[in-house]
Amino acid sequence: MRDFKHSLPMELMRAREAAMARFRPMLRDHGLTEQQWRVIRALVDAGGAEVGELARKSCLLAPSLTRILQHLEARSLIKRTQNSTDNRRAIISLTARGRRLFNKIGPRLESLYSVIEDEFGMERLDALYTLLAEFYETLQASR
Amino acid sequence: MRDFKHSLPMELMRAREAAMARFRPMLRDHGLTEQQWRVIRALVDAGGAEVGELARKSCLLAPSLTRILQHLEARSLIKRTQNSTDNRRAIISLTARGRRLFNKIGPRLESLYSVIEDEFGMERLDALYTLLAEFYETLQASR
DNA sequence: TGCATTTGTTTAACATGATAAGTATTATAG
DNA sequence: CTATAATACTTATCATGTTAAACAAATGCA
Repeated sequence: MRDFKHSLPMELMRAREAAMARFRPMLRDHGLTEQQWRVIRALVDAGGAEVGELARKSCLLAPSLTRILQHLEARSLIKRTQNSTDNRRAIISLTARGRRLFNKIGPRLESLYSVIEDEFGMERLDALYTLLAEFYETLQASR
Repeated sequence: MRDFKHSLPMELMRAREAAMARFRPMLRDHGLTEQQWRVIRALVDAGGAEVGELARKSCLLAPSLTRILQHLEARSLIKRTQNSTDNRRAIISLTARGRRLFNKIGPRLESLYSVIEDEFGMERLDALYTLLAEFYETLQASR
């Protein structure tokens, strides 16, 4: 059998964890989990989205997102708008407070990201991005 | 700001999830989570290990591993041996039943893995492994 | 129109992730 | 020796991951 150390899911996880270990402390200082941050960032990117759309953009399962939205709503970082013709779909968007939090944290995370770029090098980082995207597409295509 | 889609932790997670989606159903058929499987596989690899060593090998946090070991012990898939000169350290090893389960599942997962190798190609897969290992090393080195 | 089906979201239940605190055992300074 | 610190796990707590089931609104169709 293939060496245990050569398990692709494990390697992907270790790499991800190594990166997240750099970002998580700052998020925690602001009372955010990495998943909550992904939601906030997706909302900035989309400027308001339905729950399902938000789940896809932030790579979260629907039940997780439901709970996260409850937390963020309790902290007045997001709001729901029942504006659609379909009453099942609510539009989620950031509050002013949510945007302020994003504006405070976003740049700091970007600078942490720049450090990684410098350490690992843009060329290899781009190569990694490309391979990861191709890998994902390959595995999705054959479903 | 960098495009939201170009978030390395997200890409790593998506790639990992795409792979795990193929393995998880079979593990579930045998009542195992992916984390429980990692522990079993690490034990096959090491042939008995202390808890801390097992945590490193299976990429699990100590509190998670504690719970997982409780589950696996309740199912008689692992056993603890208090054989060391240090009573804090217990040696964890597979039971005969645990080995049988491994022997049943292991080959099936390997064949699923082979499918991925065929679809994505060994060359690109090796390149991905190399980049992931380098990335991990780079980020660990500067700690 | 009436009703089964589908769709979008939420609940529920159990397992793990992440951090902090607790406990027992061993090592170590004085 | 003995008090103290360090080590190896375990508990505790809250948040998320994963699956299945529940729910309500919308759709399709006889």
